[in-house]
Amino acid sequence: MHSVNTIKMTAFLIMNCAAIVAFLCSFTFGIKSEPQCPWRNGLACGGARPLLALTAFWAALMCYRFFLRKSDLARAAEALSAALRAEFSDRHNIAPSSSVAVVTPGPVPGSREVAMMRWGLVPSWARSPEANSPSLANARADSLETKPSFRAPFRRHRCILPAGGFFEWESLSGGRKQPWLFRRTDGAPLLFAGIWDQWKGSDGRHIESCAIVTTEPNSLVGALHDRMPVCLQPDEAIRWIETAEASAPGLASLLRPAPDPLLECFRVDPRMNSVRVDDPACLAPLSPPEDAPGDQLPLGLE
DNA sequence: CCAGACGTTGTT
DNA sequence: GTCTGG
DNA sequence: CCAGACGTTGTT
DNA sequence: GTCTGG
Repeated sequence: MHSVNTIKMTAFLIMNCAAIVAFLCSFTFGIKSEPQCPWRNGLACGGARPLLALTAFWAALMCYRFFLRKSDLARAAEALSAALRAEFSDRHNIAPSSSVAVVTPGPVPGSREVAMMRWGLVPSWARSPEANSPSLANARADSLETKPSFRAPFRRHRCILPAGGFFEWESLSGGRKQPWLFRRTDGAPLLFAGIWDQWKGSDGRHIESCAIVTTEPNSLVGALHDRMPVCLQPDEAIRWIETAEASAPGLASLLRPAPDPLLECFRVDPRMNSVRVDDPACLAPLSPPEDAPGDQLPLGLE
């Protein structure tokens, strides 16, 4: 028997049919599932959205992969006056669920230190760390104040995730994925705004985890994706993690897209698409001159 | 009042 | 943890 | 994010 | 297709 798959597929088809019917109804009879969407036209908002939401042929895009070498971390720690209290190894291909270096306030006021945490926020009240699927690797800047998973960490547990740079993917024909590397043009490490939380299991397990705050993309990143990580300057980063809770709302001004000149990008070898590949070649510009740094993105910058 | 559910990301 | 439902 | 796996039975 | 693991 294929009962489970059959049921799932049937449910999928029924839901899609329902969405299509809803779409056609909204088109034909003016029925809308939402009364008002002043900033968009009613068709896209009322009818097309359920259809889109239930149609399984979309591509998802986000900041879900970055790299951090020892040299990047050392420079970041220096820029933030953060103490390095452990050994770190070069990482060229970091994915969610991995352990990552995070800068937080140290025990002495005004001091800062580097800790290791799981990338993928586990709310303190989660039943289990595994209940988090898909993992909360990113936190939208505009959700920090309101979403229960983010609110407490935003108020009390802000942090910085240093990175040498990050990756975004371009979908090519035939389902191929072309990775692009984004990094600072001046060679300095990026400082992602982050939040963290602490989870304690009844069995004594104790997990500190973190998420990267995202915002709208700047022009460069926007050519590939509709979100980008919040990238702070060192003084902003210190303000991000040191600001008192009561002033947290005043931090909103930091959560902006990076200035366009801050970043550059280039294609890298699709070999690094696999998270099992973690070597320096992940960061090398894809062969010949036409793909040298500064090459034009293929998608047009409007 | 308590019990119990709850979170997010993405959406060419 | 916070929020909702009963 | 992408890659890669993905089935079942039994369970005081 | 959907879900998990990294």
